Amino acid sequence: MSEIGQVHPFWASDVIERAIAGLRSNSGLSVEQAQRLRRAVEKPEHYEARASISSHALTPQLKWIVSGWACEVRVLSDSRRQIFSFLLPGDVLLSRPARQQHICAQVAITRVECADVAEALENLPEPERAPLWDAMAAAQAVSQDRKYDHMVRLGQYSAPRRVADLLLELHERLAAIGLVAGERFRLPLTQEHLADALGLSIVHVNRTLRELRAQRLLDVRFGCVTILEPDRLAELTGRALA
Amino acid sequence: MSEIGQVHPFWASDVIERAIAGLRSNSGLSVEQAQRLRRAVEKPEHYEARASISSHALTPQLKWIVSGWACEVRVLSDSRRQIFSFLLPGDVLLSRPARQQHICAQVAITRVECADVAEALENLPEPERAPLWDAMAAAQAVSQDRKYDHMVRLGQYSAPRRVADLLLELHERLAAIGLVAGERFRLPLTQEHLADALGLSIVHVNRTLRELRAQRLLDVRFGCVTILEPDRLAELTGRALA
DNA sequence: CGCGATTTTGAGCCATGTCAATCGGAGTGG
DNA sequence: CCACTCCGATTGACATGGCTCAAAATCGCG
Repeated sequence: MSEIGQVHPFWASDVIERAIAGLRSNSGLSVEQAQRLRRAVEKPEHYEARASISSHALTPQLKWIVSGWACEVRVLSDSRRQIFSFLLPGDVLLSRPARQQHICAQVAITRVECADVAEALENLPEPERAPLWDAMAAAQAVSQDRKYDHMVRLGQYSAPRRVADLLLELHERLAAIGLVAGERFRLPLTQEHLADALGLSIVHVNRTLRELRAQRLLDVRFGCVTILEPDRLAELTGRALA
Repeated sequence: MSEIGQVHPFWASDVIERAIAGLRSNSGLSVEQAQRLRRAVEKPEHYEARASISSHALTPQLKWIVSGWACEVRVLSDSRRQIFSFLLPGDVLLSRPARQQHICAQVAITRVECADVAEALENLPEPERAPLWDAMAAAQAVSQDRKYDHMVRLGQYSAPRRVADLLLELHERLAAIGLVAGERFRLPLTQEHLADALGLSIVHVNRTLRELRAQRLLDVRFGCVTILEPDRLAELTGRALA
């Protein structure tokens, strides 16, 4: 049941369904409205890994990730990076025409499919728009809330807790869209990504992962995370597990 | 020109004008609409220091700080705290009916006057509402953007840079509402507040302040901050000074 | 097979945390 | 006016978590 071969890939044919599931888990989107959305975003945009997603258009952009991973990141002048959040299928990618360009960039981590929702909304009949817009706003609000959690990680937690807590957040989010199989999920991040997100050095992320593995709490290897001891992890992170 | 007696107090009779100035500097609020707002908030609510401001009403709350300081904070189970942001006159205090109660609390640091804008908006004639709402939304957006800066502080900066950068942000915000006199401003925060915001221990905040003072960069004493060397501070923090 | 990217490991250092004590000012009651 | 208390600021001694530098091992890929 937990062979590596059993792990769901992070790209699959039913990605849109997963993204919709993600959206619905955060909002009151009805089945009919989901069906609308399904049709509205039939031709998603594609971005290659490392490509920047935010366009510099003057109008606000509203996109919706259908498959793949992206992140919000700022690159500092000394080339250090801070990753603010990871964006998964079903997440909303909102970019205001930044008053300053440098607040954060949105960058694809894997290949990403996303739908231009602003455009899709325009093509919808008026009464259909509001609920979809609400669903997007709700998804965005959840994403904002997660940033508070991330600030707590950065400001208050030790390295092992930071790493474990972030991985559990990702576990929870991926589970909601059906991308967890047998307490195991794909993690298309390098240790550098984790370091940039968690405010740790790459070397220390590596040691911390080794430590977590040695304690048989979780195992991160081969782009794959296995939750070994949900209970002890919940204790370490103070985070309730599903 | 820089006697302690010359420093503007953080409470004064023209606080509403300052708050409106802060709001106008971030949005296209017209003079007439500002006048509307002025009248709409003539009877502000009062909160004592340490009082919680967010009410647990089921409807979203939209308040607007007229005078005093507040903060967004989360208290962890081990009684550590993370302060997410400081809220100053002219800032918006938005609380959604949190799906989880624990995302963050909004707490007065000094005595705070604030206006219930949601209520005020209802009493306004329709055509007046939209611009005011937009102004509130713009203020909220600026506040969100600052949280990205704060995440960078927490994740990437050394203690001296964290402290200096935060104090410069406050300097900039206070200057915008006329609460800076001669590169000096009132700071109604204890070192514990700074520690909780910056993810440092109280002791280390104290040492860091001493270090910044020894280097004649800035001086924090008696609830009062003096910017001594704007240029070298700009160099340390990578933050442009007004 | 060779090369760049990533992971892993070791050694040593330094920034920051912890613990504990002291100090000073502001209030408060006698 | 003094003694007491409380809270915040300050300092010292010491421990340690996380960083840096450097090198090796491993992986993925052409």
